[in-house]
Amino acid sequence: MVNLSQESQFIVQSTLLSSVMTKRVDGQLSYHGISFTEYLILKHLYQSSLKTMRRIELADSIGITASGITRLVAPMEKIGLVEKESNPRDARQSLVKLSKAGERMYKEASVSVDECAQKLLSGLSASQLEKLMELLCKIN
Amino acid sequence: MVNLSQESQFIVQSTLLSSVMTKRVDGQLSYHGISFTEYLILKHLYQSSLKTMRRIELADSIGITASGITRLVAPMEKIGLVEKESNPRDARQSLVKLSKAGERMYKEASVSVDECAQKLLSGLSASQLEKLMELLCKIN
DNA sequence: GATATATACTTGAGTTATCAAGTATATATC
DNA sequence: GATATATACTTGATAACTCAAGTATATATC
Repeated sequence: MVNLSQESQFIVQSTLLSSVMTKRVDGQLSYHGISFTEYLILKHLYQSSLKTMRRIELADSIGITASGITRLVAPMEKIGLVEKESNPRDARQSLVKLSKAGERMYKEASVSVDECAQKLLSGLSASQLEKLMELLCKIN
Repeated sequence: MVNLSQESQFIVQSTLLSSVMTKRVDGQLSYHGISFTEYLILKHLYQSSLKTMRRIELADSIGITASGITRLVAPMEKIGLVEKESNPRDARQSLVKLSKAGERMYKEASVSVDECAQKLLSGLSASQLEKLMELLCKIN
């Protein structure tokens, strides 16, 4: 017999849960023409001070590699959701800036994400959700 | 200003968390020569009544498609972690059975997963973890 | 008992990431 | 101020999925 620790069970469970949730949200976002990952990019840009971030920062904030960002952001530039900017102080950097269209898209998409999230988490009360978030934040 | 609901924030946060966790576990499991997804296959087979499951069942339990299972299980068969069986009652089915080697692998890998999970969740007390699992199970 | 429909896969093509290696620029050291 | 090293990417090859379509078998209906 193998007895998995509570910790292992949490990892297995939360992995499955997050896979289910992102698939559902992804499905909703497809009506807007973006993926969940692209939504996350828009979100982090929107929340950043100048609506502008470095590619590495962006990569870390959504948990992918710099390489992933390059390939993800290219089509977003092409359809005008973000714009490329350079940093005069550091020629290595290639900044990503949220465009007006990108901001509009973020706001519209957020409505769908919210709606979808409400449904997915309808099994929890407001206080339970708050407790859950609190515990989640304690993990590293 | 966009004010995301607590629900949306949970989805974003838990997605990032689970991506971090699975990457860490995946890294540990690579020493055993398997991926986290392969580990999940072994786990579900081990926990099933006859250490045998249908491919569709397996797919659902780990949150991937039937197609994904086909491609995932093939190399596991090749290295002898699982065996192919047929169901005399239904010729469409192709059952997946955990082999002795697969069971051994599962037990060894579980030690690593547990170790890794402990570290990842060291920020939580036992009772906090219990509460967290309880809330997680309420979702869906 | 033929026909329609549903189920259980498999396969080809495409997507989205990864890693390793390469390029360009910045910084630190002697 | 040349040299080594670190940082910020980009690119080619690869991995791990997905979806849509195909095949084979089972079940339900008339």
